[in-house]
Amino acid sequence: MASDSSEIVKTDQKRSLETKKRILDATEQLFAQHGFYGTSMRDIAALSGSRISLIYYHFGSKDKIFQTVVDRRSEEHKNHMLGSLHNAVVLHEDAPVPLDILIEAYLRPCLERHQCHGPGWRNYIRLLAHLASESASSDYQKTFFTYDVVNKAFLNEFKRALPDAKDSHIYWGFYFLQTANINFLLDTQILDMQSEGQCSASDIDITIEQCQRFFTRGFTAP
Amino acid sequence: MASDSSEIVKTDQKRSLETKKRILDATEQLFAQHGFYGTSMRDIAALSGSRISLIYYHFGSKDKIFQTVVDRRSEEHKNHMLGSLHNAVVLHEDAPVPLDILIEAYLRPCLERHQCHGPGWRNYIRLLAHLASESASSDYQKTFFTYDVVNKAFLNEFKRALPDAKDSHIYWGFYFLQTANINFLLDTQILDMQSEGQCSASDIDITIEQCQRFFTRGFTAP
DNA sequence: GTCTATAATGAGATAGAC
DNA sequence: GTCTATCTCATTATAGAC
Repeated sequence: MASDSSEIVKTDQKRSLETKKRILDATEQLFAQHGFYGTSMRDIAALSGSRISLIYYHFGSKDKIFQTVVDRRSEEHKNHMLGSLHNAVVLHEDAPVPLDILIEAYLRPCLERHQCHGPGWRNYIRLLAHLASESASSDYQKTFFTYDVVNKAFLNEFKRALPDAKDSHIYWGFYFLQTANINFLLDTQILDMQSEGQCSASDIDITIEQCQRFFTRGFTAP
Repeated sequence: MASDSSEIVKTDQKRSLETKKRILDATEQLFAQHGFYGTSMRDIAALSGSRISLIYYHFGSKDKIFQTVVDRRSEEHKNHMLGSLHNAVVLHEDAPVPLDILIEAYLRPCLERHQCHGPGWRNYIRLLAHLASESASSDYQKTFFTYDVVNKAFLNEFKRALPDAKDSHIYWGFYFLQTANINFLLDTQILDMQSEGQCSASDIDITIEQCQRFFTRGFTAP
């Protein structure tokens, strides 16, 4: 009897987890495509193949499911980026990391998660980029603060790589790098359209190469 | 009689125009702050001090009022940017315009409209920047194509300024400049926060100076 | 041109059966 | 944990009086 009951619980828990995952995946996709206000609980229910009441049972409210979607992958992505930086640092035995390596260490984890880890990650990264583009007055932006530690770590390495540069120049340079990165992750197609197909930010290696070429020069400007 | 009637018409037309302007201003502000889906006709009616039915009378639907808001200022802003470029060109007597002048000619009209021409223009520019950040799949992005001619004209001047550079490098460089500009106009505060107040994109002259320093170097990268 | 009133639908959220 | 049914309120949009 005890084992029966516990097995039923296990099955239910498993089913529950699968349901929650389906709901979160659908929410993630819809928020990435249409934003918070452009997505209704009915849309989520339809895409996830469940009922509205079930979503409320599992998550409580629209705000909470949004938070859950954002929080679900943040630790992994954060650690991925910190790991990327760490690898570059240990590879250079604690000497300052060259600028082009630093730029790649910053961009590659984002671009790869965006393009190579399936639709779930792609939607999550696009959602993050969307949040980063909101003005500071938005309530959502506090969500973005999770990645503060990542940016601080990279800023620190940029300072080590450029010991003679003014701090302000490093802040501006890193800011320019981030604005480009955010735009990559939003899939805006600005570059593709203006170059009439000659250039595209959809090839990761080319994108990183162009950033290295352009931004190492910018960072070393007097 | 005839003059009476025509004066009444005039008065009504004037009142109508004022009402329309009040409604458009309110819509512009709300769309810039909360986006299309985050803004309701009720919000617009409340902020403009009119009735919902009046908005429908003047504009027909939410989609149409959005279009009207976007179209209202586009010609003027477009001509302002083209004029800025034209001034730089004639000032150099049709010789290639130096890179830093070109960068300023691109940024200054946007930044000034954003900061110095009142809340209406500020909201409009923020709205544009928001549209530019939407992914290409969005229906709204076609609105942004109005400014294609501006970008083409600037790209052309960049090519003249850098006769030895590959076309692809020019496209990438101009793209990087645009991603920075878009982020300025969105008021994201990323730079202010990461630099802990040491740097800010809210000072136009400093912003242009930093862009000139950084991007002229980037553009001339081999 | 502007108002009141209301239709028609969609939204977020909950109750209670199974 | 999942379902049906429903509540309450906000939403877009229209009809008709003045």
